Amino acid sequence: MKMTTKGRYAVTAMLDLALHDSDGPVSLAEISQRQEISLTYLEQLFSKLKRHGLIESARGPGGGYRLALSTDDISIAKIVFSVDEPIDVTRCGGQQNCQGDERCLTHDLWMELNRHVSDFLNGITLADLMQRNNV
Amino acid sequence: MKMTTKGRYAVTAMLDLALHDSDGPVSLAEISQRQEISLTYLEQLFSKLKRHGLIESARGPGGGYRLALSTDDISIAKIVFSVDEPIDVTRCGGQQNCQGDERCLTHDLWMELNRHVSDFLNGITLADLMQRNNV
DNA sequence: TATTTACTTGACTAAAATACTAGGGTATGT
DNA sequence: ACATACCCTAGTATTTTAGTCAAGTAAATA
Repeated sequence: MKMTTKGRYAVTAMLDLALHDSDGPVSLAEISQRQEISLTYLEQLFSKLKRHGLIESARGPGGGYRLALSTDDISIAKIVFSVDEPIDVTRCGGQQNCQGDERCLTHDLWMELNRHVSDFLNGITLADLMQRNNV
Repeated sequence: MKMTTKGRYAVTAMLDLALHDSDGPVSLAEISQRQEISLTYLEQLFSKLKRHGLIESARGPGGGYRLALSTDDISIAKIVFSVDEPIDVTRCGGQQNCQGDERCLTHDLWMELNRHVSDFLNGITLADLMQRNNV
């Protein structure tokens, strides 16, 4: 799991989209203005989000993006994974050059941490964030 | 919280140190060989670990590093924080330019995640890792 | 005291990743 | 037609990471 500002931007943008989804397609220009994220950067992010099936697009005037799933089904983890492809946190991809118990041991530790973070982000959905917003 | 290979190297090296601590001071040259980490890179890491009070050093022949605390008192979090200074995961350091509820909301989310990871790494000590090693 | 070992410090650098920007498209509604 | 808004590929500036180099200082031992 990788946590960068890219992932954070993506979550912010998706939350913005969710909050305005009921008004019909939301254009990136709107999101760009509201969230102060560069338009062309948003395009990159939304391209990936679409490829992962989280959103659908409509071209032409009046077009924009809409959520492809219910806000209950869009976890933060899904969003982050879509834009920040996960990479190996361990030195030895599989097992190969783990030489000495120490390395394999810390290996397990990082794997555990990874799962921990994933679980946490999997347990929070856009719907959750929206609800917190209203309280 | 930042998770890089630097932090992982530090944990591996500290675990190596812990496992050989009973034999008297451990030189970086030994750790470098056993763990295949560049000596000069280890010097950087151990300089920070010392500054944070996790280890103590002895110069001269037969010198090296020793743990300054019991393995029960050295959490993984302490090690990682020593070499990878934490940075703001949020856009607005404190509160200032949080404009719109969305931003503050994701802000809270990242703070929560941060605390989560910290708690996890705080809950695991070198002693724990050593024990797992023996099982 | 000479010598060797090993820590100490700071500046420097190559490579990778990140966070963008530029500049073309292509589909679609009016 | 024409404007809107998505789509896509490159490129690039900046930052971070990982690691090197060089010139020390302190301490033990012969």
